[in-house]
Amino acid sequence: MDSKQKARYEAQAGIIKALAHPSRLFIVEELNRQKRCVSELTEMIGVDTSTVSKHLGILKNAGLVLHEKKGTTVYYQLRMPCLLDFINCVESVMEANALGQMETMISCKIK
Amino acid sequence: MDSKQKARYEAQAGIIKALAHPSRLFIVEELNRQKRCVSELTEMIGVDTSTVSKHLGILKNAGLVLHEKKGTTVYYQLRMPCLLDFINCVESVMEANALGQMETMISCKIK
DNA sequence: TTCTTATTTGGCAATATTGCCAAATAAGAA
DNA sequence: TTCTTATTTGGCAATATTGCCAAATAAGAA
Repeated sequence: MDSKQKARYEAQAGIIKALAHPSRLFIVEELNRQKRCVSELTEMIGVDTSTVSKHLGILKNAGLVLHEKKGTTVYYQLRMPCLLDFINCVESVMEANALGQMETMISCKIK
Repeated sequence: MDSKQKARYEAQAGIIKALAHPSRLFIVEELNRQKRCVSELTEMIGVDTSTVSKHLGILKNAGLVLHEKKGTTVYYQLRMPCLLDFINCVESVMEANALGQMETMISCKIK
């Protein structure tokens, strides 16, 4: 793997890492529904405001969300709606995993 | 967020975390092209065999790859091809980021 | 059986991520 | 100006991830 390729995979991994957290996935899904400010998201998630702010910072830094300020309130929105197709794919992995486990269980019972 | 929802986001994040590493992204793309054994991937990536084996273990554990043994060699393959659509989405985020930076630069020059 | 080759596992140090608290900043209201 | 409300930043301890080396395991060959 040459260094250009390596840099590309590192950049991709950076973006994916930004998604790889339960609260941030929740934020992405919620922001797909509508714009939300930090305190709204904080209440929904149920962790410290500073923690939510940092999660939003990570998403912003990865280029996944946009923000706009209205008074003291900051509204965030999803930048790339294609992210949801991706989450659907993750869901199908989860389904396939569950099915696989089911099959294993059943074939054990039969034997 | 109730505990069921929370569990779902944690499961999703678990799968995404499995993808969130440069070497593992390379592996996923390469396995989409063809089945590969550990030593082939090791040579392509250029890290210790044990490291590659652990990366494959992480992907296997997340249900992203399947494996079959032939003699002493273990061949891995991609389980969910939809993962590539997802990587395409990540690429479009990267493009959008690059475009955004370009715009910022240009608008600075104009002013 | 022993030898070889492929892979996995255990253990560890180096590094990265997380989530809290406290403090700083920002902007409108009084 | 001070007060309040919303958000971000700094710092830190707890936890998770990474990648190496060494050792273990697995299976065919001699």
